[in-house]
Amino acid sequence: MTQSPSPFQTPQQRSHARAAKRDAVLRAAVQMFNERGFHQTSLDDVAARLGVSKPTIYHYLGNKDQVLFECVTIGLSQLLEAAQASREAQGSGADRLTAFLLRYAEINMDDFGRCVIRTSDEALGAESRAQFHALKRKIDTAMRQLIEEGMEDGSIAPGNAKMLAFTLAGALNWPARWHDPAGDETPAQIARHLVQHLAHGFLPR
Amino acid sequence: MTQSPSPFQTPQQRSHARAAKRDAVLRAAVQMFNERGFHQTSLDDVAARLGVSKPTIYHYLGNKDQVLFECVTIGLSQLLEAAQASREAQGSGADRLTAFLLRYAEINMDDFGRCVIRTSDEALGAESRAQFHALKRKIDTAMRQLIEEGMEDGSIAPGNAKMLAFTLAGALNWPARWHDPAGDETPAQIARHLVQHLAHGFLPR
DNA sequence: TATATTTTCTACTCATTAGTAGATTGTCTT
DNA sequence: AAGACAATCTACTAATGAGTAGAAAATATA
Repeated sequence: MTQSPSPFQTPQQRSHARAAKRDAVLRAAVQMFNERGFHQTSLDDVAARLGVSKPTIYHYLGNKDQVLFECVTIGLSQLLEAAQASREAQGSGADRLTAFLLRYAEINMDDFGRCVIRTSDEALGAESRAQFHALKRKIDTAMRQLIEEGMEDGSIAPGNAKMLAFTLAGALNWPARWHDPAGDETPAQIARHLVQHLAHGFLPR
Repeated sequence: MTQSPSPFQTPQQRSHARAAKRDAVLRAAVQMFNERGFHQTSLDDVAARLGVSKPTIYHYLGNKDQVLFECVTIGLSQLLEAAQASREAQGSGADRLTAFLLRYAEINMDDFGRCVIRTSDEALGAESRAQFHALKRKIDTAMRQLIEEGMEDGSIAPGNAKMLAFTLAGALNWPARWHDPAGDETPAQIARHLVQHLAHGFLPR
């Protein structure tokens, strides 16, 4: 697989290495934000974890706001991708919604997804916040469309799609706050439980 | 009702006035924390909104951590009271759980309840955080007990009480993030919608 | 080989804000 | 009336942490 290990890099290798370093910064940052909170994490802290100095971070990213914004954007892209996939999938509305919800819940227990949920708008600067909102709205819209399609084909109980979307999103966002990645339940198991309860309700059938 | 309007206050009146001022500080603080976020709100800001200076706040409360801690404690007490009331109420487990959930959701759309949800542990100092956790655990325990009682009397579908509690709490906490007090839907209406969906699930019956 | 570019560092600046010192004024208590 | 106490102010201190200037080393290009 590996070529002759020349110390001289091709332009592709160099730009790849650069991207990898940028990613490493974001990965380290998002983990620390999730652990200790955005405001409790200085860029000096992040740099220290990577064994570099703060200006190195500024070499790859413009400022702290941008670091956070990139992190949430990665998380939101994952969610959007999942929404897209479910919109295009086969099956009844309920089936497609369920598949989406499972994936949605799992992403919210992952590094970048957790950051999306734990980040409140006020932490971001004005422009970042606007884009953050726009992306979140897209995901909400996609979820509502899945719900409405399910209501139309009769696989989802008729009702208020907007309120149902908030109910589902809230329940599936919450693990970002309480789930311990080191715990014994896997994200997939938790996701199944939550979706199960949301699908069937707590009243006996 | 009002006595002769003497400018001289009784000791009761004085300590009452003091408590009222302390409450006013907390009320102003919690609203600003909810609007702009804890870290984006300085005690100078809070003082300015009240038309006083920062040392006045320190005259009533020890430090910023304590201000936040008092705010979340008020919210958590309201939740705890609601839990207590439902534990002692009449009716099936499902009825009592439903009543609790409605109240729980409404509190989370109120000033202090919103603050409870929006406050992440990392914002609090070590001791405050421990007490914060302890109180939240109490509420979680109460919710699980209601669920288990309902499962025992058959009014709630059998299943994993812990996961159900997380599902319910998540869905009902979330409005603290999106609900606009100036919007047209009242908290009571929203609460009813959410609980409706949680009780029945999204699959048709 | 000379020059430009990239990566990284050390050592700053500067703004914000939590928290305090100490004075001031008014109000009780004795 | 004298001394204590409460409430509030102005004017500080001190720490934190975002962001930058400018040098140094390595690497690439001409």
